[in-house]
Amino acid sequence: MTTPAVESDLGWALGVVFRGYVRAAEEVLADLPGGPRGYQVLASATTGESCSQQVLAHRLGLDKTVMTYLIDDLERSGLVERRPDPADRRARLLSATETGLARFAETAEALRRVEEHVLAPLAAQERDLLRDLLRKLATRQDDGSNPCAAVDEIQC
Amino acid sequence: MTTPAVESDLGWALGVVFRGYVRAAEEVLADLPGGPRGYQVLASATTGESCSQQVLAHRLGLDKTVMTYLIDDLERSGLVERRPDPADRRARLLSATETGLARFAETAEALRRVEEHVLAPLAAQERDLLRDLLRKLATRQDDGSNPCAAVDEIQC
DNA sequence: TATTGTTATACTCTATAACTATA
DNA sequence: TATAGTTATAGAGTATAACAATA
Repeated sequence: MTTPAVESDLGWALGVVFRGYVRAAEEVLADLPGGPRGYQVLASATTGESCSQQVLAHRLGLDKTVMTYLIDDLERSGLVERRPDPADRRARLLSATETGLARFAETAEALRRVEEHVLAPLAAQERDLLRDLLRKLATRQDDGSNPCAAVDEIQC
Repeated sequence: MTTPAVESDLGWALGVVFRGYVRAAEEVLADLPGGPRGYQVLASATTGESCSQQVLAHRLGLDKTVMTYLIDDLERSGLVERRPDPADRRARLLSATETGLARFAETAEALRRVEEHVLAPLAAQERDLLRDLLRKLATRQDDGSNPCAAVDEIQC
């Protein structure tokens, strides 16, 4: 079989891997409100410093309205809570509850196994390499699509 | 600034990079029917051997109904054409027209520049490495999400 | 009877804009 | 006047199911 032209495409490979990851993650995160995206919100909320919803939305590549729905669901489940920011009472600071912290710990562990499963076709060394390269790229993109640059500017 | 928990997440990094790529690609592919996905269909159609729509849909991670719409648009623009498969007259073989081949050549070149732009934060060596790792992973995923395994089985 | 591709429908998801409250 | 977040609505995108042609 001749290699189809599309297989030399970075976008194609990225899409296949991304979809494969999301599918695998959705299975593990089926009972977590918001699925993979809910998990990312929860993960962000577990960090010591609280984040405004807008900063979070930008970092996770979400619309601010979607962020509202996601947090609504997580809050209803008692995993996170919104508090008004003393410094700017328009903004809400998001933080994980005790329950949320525990839930995050379990879920993070399960997700680590999912990641290993998704990366299984690669050798151990290659897996680490791919992780590093993707993280490096994700945290250094300098165009508008870069969440982290904005995060650094806006402060979190 | 402390690193948020989510930044150590493979899914987060994949998402940021994937969205960054899609956004950049959409700019270049704005006038191509179907955008990035239309491009992948066109790219697949330029390969010598024609593909059935179903095989194609699976490889590109699309629903078969979406594939119908995508090809409709590309065919209306005169870039690809459907012909009945002599071996199975239920199936249609997709191939690029002369115009489609030319259009693909231009677009592929533009897209190569987009890829380099997206990967710009990495060193040249790292860029090649990331491409190889992603391609390797994309062509070796063995669960149901793997388009290529199926392609090999079904034949293309 | 099963499968390819098409069509029509329904549903989900997302973005747009309008609104409240703060600044 | 501008911004954070919310809400309601409209729109795009997606999947579901029914259908025709062929195996």
